[in-house]
Amino acid sequence: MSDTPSPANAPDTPAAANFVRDLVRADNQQGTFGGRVQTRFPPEPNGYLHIGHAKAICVDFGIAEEFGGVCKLRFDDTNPVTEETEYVDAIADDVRWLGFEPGEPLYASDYFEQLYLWAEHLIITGFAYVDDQDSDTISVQRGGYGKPGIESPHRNRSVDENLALFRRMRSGELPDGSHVLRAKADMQHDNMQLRDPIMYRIRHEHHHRTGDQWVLYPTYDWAHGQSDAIEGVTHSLCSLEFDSHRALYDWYLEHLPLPGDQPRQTEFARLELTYTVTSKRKLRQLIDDGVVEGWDDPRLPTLRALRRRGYPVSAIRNFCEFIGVAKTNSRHEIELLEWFIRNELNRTALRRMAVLQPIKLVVSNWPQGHVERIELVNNPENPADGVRTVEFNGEVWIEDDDFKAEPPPKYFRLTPGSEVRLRGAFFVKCTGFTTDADGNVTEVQCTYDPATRGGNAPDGRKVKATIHWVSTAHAVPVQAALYERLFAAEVPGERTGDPFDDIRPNSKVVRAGVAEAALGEVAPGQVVQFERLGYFAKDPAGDNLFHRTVGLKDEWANVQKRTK
RNA sequence: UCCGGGGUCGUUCAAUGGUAGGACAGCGGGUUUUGGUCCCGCAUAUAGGGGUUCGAGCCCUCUCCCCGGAACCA
Repeated sequence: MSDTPSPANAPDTPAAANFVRDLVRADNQQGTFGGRVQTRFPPEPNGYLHIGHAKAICVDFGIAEEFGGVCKLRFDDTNPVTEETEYVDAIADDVRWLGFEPGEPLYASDYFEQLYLWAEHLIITGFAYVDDQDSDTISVQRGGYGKPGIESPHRNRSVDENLALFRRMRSGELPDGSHVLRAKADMQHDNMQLRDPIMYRIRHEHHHRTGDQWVLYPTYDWAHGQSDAIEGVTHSLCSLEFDSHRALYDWYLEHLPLPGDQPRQTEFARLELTYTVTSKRKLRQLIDDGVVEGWDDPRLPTLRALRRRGYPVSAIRNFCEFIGVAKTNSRHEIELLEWFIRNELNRTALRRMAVLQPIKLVVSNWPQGHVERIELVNNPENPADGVRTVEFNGEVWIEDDDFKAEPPPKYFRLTPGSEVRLRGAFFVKCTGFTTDADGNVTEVQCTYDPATRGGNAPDGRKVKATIHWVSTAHAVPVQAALYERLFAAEVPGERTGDPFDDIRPNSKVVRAGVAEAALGEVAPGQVVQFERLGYFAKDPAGDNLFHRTVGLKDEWANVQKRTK
């Protein structure tokens, strides 16, 4: 472990064993990179970061931090048609939100000139050539799995001819798709990546940073390892699908006069979650189709959405540390993430009472006009959070769910004749109820026991339920956005191939409710617990809109499920 | 079809030739002024065959299954 002080948001979960950590430690012991550790987080600026990136960020930055090295944010901006500046700032902002310092971002596009020079070097040393066949032809010549490729008729152009053509490619006089630069590797290789891969393509496109300076753009494979080498990266950590690219990563590096040590690529499994999609394309489609309201819609797994929804950074980081790093393709249950969220919020969130589906409860024997001031603890898990006062005047809103005229089995709450505790106030006993023309309960009548003030009976009698309430005379309005999972299937799209077939209708429901007066003091972005309902984050834009971060564990729901 | 990477409780991560363990989920119980939290307990796993070894989840071998790979995407 590093002996630098932990940042405020550092996980408190003990560092678990994982193979990347072991590998870096072994490198340090053997002096592979002179004890140096440098990693990078290399997103393409073509979308917002999501929970899957959070894991990558935690691994990339975390490993560097742990071994006293550095991790830099580098934008892999080699494809001008998909990338936008809009995302650059947002990505750096999200990294910072996670509690890591990305520093001044780096860009692969800053290395275009060096890359170009190295490409000429490969041409001169006989390891690259210009091909002017079309992409279909090249594709066919590549062969297939178990079938060797055949060499391009242009594979053995002279160095001079290659150089001249390559310079014309750069000059802009040649049209898109007419020529490519290819590595001269091995058309018979079992690994298709080594069958003379494309290094450069011509694109007359405006680049978000280099503008119209280039028409020649490097491919990912040609840019990535070289960028790592230029920056002095030692451990290039990436996801599993690049496994078969590693041979090419190494091939390029071995054929170049590098300024320092040759970086090494190591692959690990990306984070997948049940009931969630993380592909940028699908996320974008959800937005474009209007299924959700934007990149920060709390139903999305984007970091912007999770932030708005009230997910604490520390919980996200604890989760990422806890799940570890492995090479197994896996999909974690979203319940585990939610457990980390609750675990954190249970310790930190202040308790408040809010009623989201109000029905009126009237205490018939309450002294006319009398108001009791009742003290409630802000957080039973943290006495330092102190107390607050709520007022009680014998007429309150209670949750529709907390009264049943005909109780199901094991129902502990209010029913005709039953006695419950109004949190912090009194025991009340149900004496009757009123319904409207459709049979819906509109009002519940009770009597209270004055001896139970504060919620304890001097005679020692117990109640089986405590319910929350809001004084009708002191209520403030609250809007609560309740979110269910966006998808109804653990693996969206598994059934039909299209995740959109598994979209759950009504994944967002907004309720207009009431809350105790103290809710008005909650700051934008702050998360509080609505007692017995869940954790809710006040929308950053203010007003009185709250997003449900996550519900409380609901044993009653399990009971109902079991008795069904 | 060829190459590569994987396969341990329901899920996921450990165990690095020496008692298969944790967490979440589930189930049961206790505490409780949140059917929350907390506490205690229960059940469930080394894909299969052969081999090496005193001893194998781990090493060898064969088989099976899953994932990735033939963009001028990353």
